[in-house]
Amino acid sequence: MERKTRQRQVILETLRRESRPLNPNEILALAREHIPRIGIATVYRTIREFEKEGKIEPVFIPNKGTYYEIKCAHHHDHFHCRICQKIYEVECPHSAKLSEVGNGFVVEFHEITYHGICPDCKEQTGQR
Amino acid sequence: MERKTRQRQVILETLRRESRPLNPNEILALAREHIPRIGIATVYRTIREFEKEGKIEPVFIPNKGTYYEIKCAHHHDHFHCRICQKIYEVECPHSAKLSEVGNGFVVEFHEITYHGICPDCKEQTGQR
DNA sequence: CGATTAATGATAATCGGTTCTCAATAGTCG
DNA sequence: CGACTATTGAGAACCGATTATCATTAATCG
Repeated sequence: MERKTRQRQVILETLRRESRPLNPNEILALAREHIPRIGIATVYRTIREFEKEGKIEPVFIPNKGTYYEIKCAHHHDHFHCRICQKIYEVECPHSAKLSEVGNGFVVEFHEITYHGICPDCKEQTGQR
Repeated sequence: MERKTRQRQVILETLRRESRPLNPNEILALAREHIPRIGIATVYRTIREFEKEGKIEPVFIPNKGTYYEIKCAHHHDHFHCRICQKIYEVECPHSAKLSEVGNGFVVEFHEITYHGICPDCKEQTGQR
């Protein structure tokens, strides 16, 4: 039967605290701040479990791989910062309009990924 | 100096004829209809070359990998059919509106991937 | 507190995708 | 037509991501 381990607690806390999609390596690095000897296998195992339990869900970023975020009710899109490489959640202002592309295609859902510079990096690099 | 080989001709023809993004395995399979002994290494080599020459460009589909299409001037989006797994080009009706997400994020470009059923599969499966 | 056994950490194995190696093939040009 | 050499095909090698293995650790419960 399922046990409440420090590793699982820390991984879930990390995903909650960051409130942005994290990939397995990011989760590992952040979790190691609290459990230095945690291994990548535990991260993957815990991800699989949380996903099965419906606690988290995958986010597929084009050309970047799979990230995971706390399961969330409302539809939103994602933003990839080309400086720090972090993924952020952003609001989707067009969900209603994006259910049609015409020409006989049946749209069931869509994903939008924005690319650019995040607020933190904009400030730090002086770019605007 | 650069040589005009049958392999290169067939690969470019294939991408032109299909007029949808193809991944290396799809290119290989279609090219083999004309050159049965063509190998996957040649496909990858030719892709790299065509990309360098600006003839084709990559399309990154979330959770599906990298596809390639003939370089095209106007912005468009992509559609992934969950039945036949093909990727199609579709028009982007919102390009102007999608340059802003607010909150200090600087959007440089975006990608939209639609998922659903393509016209061919809709007809064949009787789904509507 | 123990005993039980689920979970972990380290590492090997696997997997798809892509690149490299090298002998054989085939464009190109004189 | 040759000679030259870029290109090819086949398979090995490589790569990052993910999973499996297994001895050790630690959560749970009587």
